[in-house]
Amino acid sequence: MMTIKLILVDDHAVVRSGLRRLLELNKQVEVIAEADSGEQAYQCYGELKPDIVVMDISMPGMGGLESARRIIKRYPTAKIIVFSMHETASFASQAIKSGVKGYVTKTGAAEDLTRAVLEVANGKTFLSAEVAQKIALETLSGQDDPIHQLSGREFEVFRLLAEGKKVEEVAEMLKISQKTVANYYTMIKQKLGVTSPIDMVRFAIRHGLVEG
Amino acid sequence: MMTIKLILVDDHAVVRSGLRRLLELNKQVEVIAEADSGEQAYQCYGELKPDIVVMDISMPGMGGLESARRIIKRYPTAKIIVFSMHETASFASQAIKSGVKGYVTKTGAAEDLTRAVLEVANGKTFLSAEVAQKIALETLSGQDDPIHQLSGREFEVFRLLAEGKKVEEVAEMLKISQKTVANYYTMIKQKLGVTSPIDMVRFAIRHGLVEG
DNA sequence: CAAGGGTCAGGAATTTTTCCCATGATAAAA
DNA sequence: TTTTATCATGGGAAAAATTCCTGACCCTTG
Repeated sequence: MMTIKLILVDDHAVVRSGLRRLLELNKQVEVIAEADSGEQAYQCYGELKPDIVVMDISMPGMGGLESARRIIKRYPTAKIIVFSMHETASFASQAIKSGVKGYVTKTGAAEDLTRAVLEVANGKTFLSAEVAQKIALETLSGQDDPIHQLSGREFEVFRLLAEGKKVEEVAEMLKISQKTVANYYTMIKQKLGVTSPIDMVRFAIRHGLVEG
Repeated sequence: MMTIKLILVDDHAVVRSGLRRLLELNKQVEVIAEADSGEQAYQCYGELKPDIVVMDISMPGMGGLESARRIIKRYPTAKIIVFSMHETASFASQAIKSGVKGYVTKTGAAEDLTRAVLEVANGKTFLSAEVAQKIALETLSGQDDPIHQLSGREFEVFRLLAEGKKVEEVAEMLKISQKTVANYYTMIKQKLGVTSPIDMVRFAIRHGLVEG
């Protein structure tokens, strides 16, 4: 059986070490590189072509989701597992929508991550039990949360704006024009049915996208 | 000994009944009228000149703080006790700054309200233990919370905006021009050191002025 | 391949926000 | 009692943000 080669992306060195140790408990898994930013992860991917990328979703700079999206765009067969502190359905479903193959919460069981790696390496998709349950519940209860109407890009912009980033900053982070961000902004407010930036933040907080 | 005549202001009829019963357990206290809005309270005050006004701070329309401020402006000797769900130092200190004589939290002990009425009728000031403690702590720990730099009016506008009200609505509720509200808005952001409406809401939420 | 959706962005009209200023009112201080 | 300061209130004009419309360029899907 081949070993699974993966790269680890997280901005905290200590966390990376911990994860590496955790993952390498399994002899099939080999961490062939670490990256501390989305940008570096992208570059790394091109050079090493690992089987799996495990990456933290919340990182300074462009952030995990955006970074994942870029890698996938360039290398459509990339298998990315997102490792996140967010246990909300919104986040997970957005991640999956971006083409990510696994979503593991930090609060979940330690073995989840390893299991995710194994499953995803096998061509499957893995979701932490916590979020799977939430998504299932939302679906069953017919909660047609307007947040699901947002496209991937819209969601990204939404998240950053709700975090307190200014239009200008978002534009810079995403390397698109302020004009585009402003246009997304309008779209988002429309889709979400909010009229003021203030309502938008409240919306984001209620949905657990940002902390109060 | 004279009886203490007071009027009760709360938008919920049931709550008013409960409070009335509670207050009238004390034979010195007589509830001579009830009002269900700030506007009505103002009118009522002029007609009856009660010794004390007990009023809920969160009411639709102009709200308790604004209403209290108006009564005090017109009748500077008015003794108003604010009855509030907010246990934050910000709220209490703003209320006191408005000239209110007592601040009682809804979560406090039932006797607090009666005690407040007695104390205030006697020319003293009453603060619920909960908020008194918080204010004391903040003061001691030298937390110079920028919220204290806001003037009474600014605070009121801030609260409404953070609640999701639009500039236009705030203007209408406070019966001042949109222009003035806009100017306050700018001032508030400056004093609070926030640059976007988004940061403003987050600020408000962190300080317990509005719920997440 | 055509159609539809997502991403990106420019232009122009509109609205908001900002900044500066001025008026009373009131309260504190000299 | 003047003076000074602070607050509440808004006008005007410039600057910035938002909206609405439009078009381009991918993709993917039927």
